[in-house]
Amino acid sequence: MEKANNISMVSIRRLPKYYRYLEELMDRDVSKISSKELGSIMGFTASQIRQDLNNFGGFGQQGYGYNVKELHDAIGKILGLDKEYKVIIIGAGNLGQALANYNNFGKAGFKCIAMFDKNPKMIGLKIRDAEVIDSDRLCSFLRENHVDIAIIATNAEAAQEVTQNATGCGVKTIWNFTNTDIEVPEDVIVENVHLIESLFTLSFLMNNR
Amino acid sequence: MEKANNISMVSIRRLPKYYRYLEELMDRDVSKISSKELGSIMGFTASQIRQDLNNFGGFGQQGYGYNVKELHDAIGKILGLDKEYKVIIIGAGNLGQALANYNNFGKAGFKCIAMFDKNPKMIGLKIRDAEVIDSDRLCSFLRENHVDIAIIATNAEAAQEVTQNATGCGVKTIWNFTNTDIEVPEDVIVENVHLIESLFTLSFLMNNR
DNA sequence: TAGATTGTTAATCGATTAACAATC
DNA sequence: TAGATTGTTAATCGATTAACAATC
Repeated sequence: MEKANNISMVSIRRLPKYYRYLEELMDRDVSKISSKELGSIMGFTASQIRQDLNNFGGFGQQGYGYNVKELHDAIGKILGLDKEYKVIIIGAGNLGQALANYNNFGKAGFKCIAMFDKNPKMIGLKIRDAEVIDSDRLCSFLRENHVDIAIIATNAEAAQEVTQNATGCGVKTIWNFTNTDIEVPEDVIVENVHLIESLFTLSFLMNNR
Repeated sequence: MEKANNISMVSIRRLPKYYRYLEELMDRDVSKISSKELGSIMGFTASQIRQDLNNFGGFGQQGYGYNVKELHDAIGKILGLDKEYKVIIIGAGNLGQALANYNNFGKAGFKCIAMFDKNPKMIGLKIRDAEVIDSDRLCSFLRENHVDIAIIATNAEAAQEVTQNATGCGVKTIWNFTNTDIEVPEDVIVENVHLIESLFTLSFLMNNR
């Protein structure tokens, strides 16, 4: 994936959606599909699908279309879903616990190995394979365990501080669920899930129907 | 907001972010700000900010900039945040419960008044003001109570069925947290939060750093 | 008034769609 | 081979940035 650098983010963000629809086609035992058919299912133009896929390689065959399983697996590999990842969750409140419990992430290879919270009442609580550990021990944990992704699920006020702790002790990838933007060193990747922005967008749309 | 129809979605989706940053400025007692300053804080160009805001009205004053509180309140109104909304959550699993517990939504005026689940063990459970009700009673509940938004937090398999139940009984606005796209009548608005797509995008980015 | 900054038009850039030669 | 559909180039569309007259 050396050439991945000049691929647009809009195109990258569509990849998981392709992956999801291809999975569904596999479940329905569909073995081949054309860009036209896939487009009509997903609501894209055939042209866009071919452009998107050709950012990552030539997966199709002229006159035939795309082999569903082959394309699915190729996209999975491009997304890095052929590997396993160790994940920690910082903030063991309702949302943190829900994420730890959410089976789909584990099935996709993202394993939560620990949670962190500063609330003494929480410490020791176990959710699936992950135990809640005192936030003070975050750094020592990171030194002793390989961690691929840190999920920030604290309140907005604590977000920047825990982010600094985590990145300072080696975390390079963050999935941010707090209602704020966090500042990170430039070699750290952040993906934001700003639920409140999604809700407010919905609110706008329902008021301007 | 009669003219809201031809405003681009990318611009609409930035509104909640403006609102968030303006709130922060208010908290820091900043009373005025120029598009240039706001841009440097938010990582936008001044030009884009002025273009975005002028989609919705002329909120600024030449030679001065924007009054923070005025602009904040105006955007809040545009987003519909000056009203209260009654919300139900369908699916009272971990995620549904976490959303019901999530204080920020309530503070912004989105009140969860009931949850629905088909698991008998869940029924009667109370989270804040919302009780878990048998899914079979969804339609009768909707007939007897005004509901603005239904959050779908079931598993992907149940998503389409509960969506049909909800829209069939009058729901016009859906916030979809399931790992699938749902089909709705064309007068129904859906906002998707596809967590797995966000995670897979992050996975791609960390593998193509 | 002079300086600052908006609102808005024009220019540029990027993303999507259309077209078509290549080829299975 | 003929038909179908890709990969890719060209054309269009939309979003962002730049520029500047209007004006507080």
